Amino acid sequence: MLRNEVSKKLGIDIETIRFYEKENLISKPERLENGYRSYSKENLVELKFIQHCRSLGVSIEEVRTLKDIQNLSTDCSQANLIIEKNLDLIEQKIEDLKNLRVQLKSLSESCFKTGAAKDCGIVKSLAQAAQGEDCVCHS
Amino acid sequence: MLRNEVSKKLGIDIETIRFYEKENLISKPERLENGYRSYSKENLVELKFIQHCRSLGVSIEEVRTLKDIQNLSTDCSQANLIIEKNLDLIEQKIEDLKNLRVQLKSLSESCFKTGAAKDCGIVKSLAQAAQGEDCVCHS
DNA sequence: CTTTGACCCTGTATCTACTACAGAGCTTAG
DNA sequence: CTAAGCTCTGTAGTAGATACAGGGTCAAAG
Ligand SMILES: [Zn+2]
Ligand SMILES: [Zn+2]
Ligand SMILES: [Zn+2]
Ligand SMILES: [Zn+2]
Repeated sequence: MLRNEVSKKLGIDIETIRFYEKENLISKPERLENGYRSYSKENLVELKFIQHCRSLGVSIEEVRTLKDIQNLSTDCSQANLIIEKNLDLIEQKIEDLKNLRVQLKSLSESCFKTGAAKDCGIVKSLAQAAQGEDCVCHS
Repeated sequence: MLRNEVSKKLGIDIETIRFYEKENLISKPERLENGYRSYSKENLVELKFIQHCRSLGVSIEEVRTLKDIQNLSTDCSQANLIIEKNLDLIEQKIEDLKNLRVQLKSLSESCFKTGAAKDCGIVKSLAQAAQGEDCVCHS
C-alpha cells in the first residue's frame, strides 16, 4: 500500500505517517524498486495503535512505552500508571478550564456591546489588572 | 529595576521577560551605563498586562491585538470577539476532555491490577483497537 | 513521443510559548 | 584577588505535527 492510500484509509496525514516513521514508532516499511514505501498490514496495525493512543491523549513517549509493554512485558503496572497519570492530568485540565470559563464569562458579560472602548468592561478590566487594580475576571 | 527583581516581583521568569521583549510586546527598557536593562514602571504595567491576558488563556497574537485596542481603538468589538472566541474554544476543550475522561476511566476500570499483562483490559483494548476490533474506550 | 498531472522522495523550516543553556562580562563581598 | 552572583548575547530545544522546496517517477492523454 502506498502512503496516500494508507493516509486516506486511516485518516492520518501523510506527513504525520512519515513523522511516526522518523520517530521509530513504526517498523520501517519495505521499499519498492523505485524507492516508494510499501506499507504492510503490520505497518497499518502499528499506525492504528498510535492513532488510537493519541486519540486518548497519550503522548508519543508513552506510546513508545505502551508498545514495549505489548511486545516485552508480562506485567501491566506501567500501562496502568500511564492511564492513571493521564486521567489525573485531564481532571486537572478540566478544573483549570472551568475556572477559566468563569473568568472569561465575567469578562464577556462586562462588555455591553455599545461599541465604545472606554465603556467596555473587557478593555477596562484588562487595563486595571495591568495597574494592579481589580478586574471582573479575578474577583 | 533590574530583571531579577522584576521577575521576582511579578512572578514571571527572567527568560520569559526577555522573550516578551524580543516579541516587541513591551517597550524596550532603558539601559544603564553597563548595558543592564532598567525596567520602568511602564514596563511593569506592560508585563502585568501580558501576564494577566496569558492567565486567561489569551494567545500572544491576541495580546498584541488587545494592546493595540487599548492604545488606538475607540471600539471594543474586536476585544469582545477575542474573549468570545476563547470562551467557545474553552467550552469545546472541556467537552473534549470530558469525553476523554470517560474513555480513560473505562480503560482504567478494565485493568484488574492482577499484574499480568495478558489479563489486563488496558493492554488488551489497545491491541484490539489496533487490529480494528472493539475496545472498552470507544464503545 | 511528449506532455501533463498526480503521485513519491528527501531535507528543512515553521508553528506556540516558552525554557535552557553556553560563553562572556560586570559587580560586590570577603 | 577571588569567588559568587548577577547581567549580557545568541542559539538550541521542547511536542507533535504541518508545510514547503526541489527533485524523481509513473500512467494516461494527445
Ligand atoms: Zn465591549
Ligand atoms: Zn482578571
Ligand atoms: Zn492492567
Ligand atoms: Zn478505544
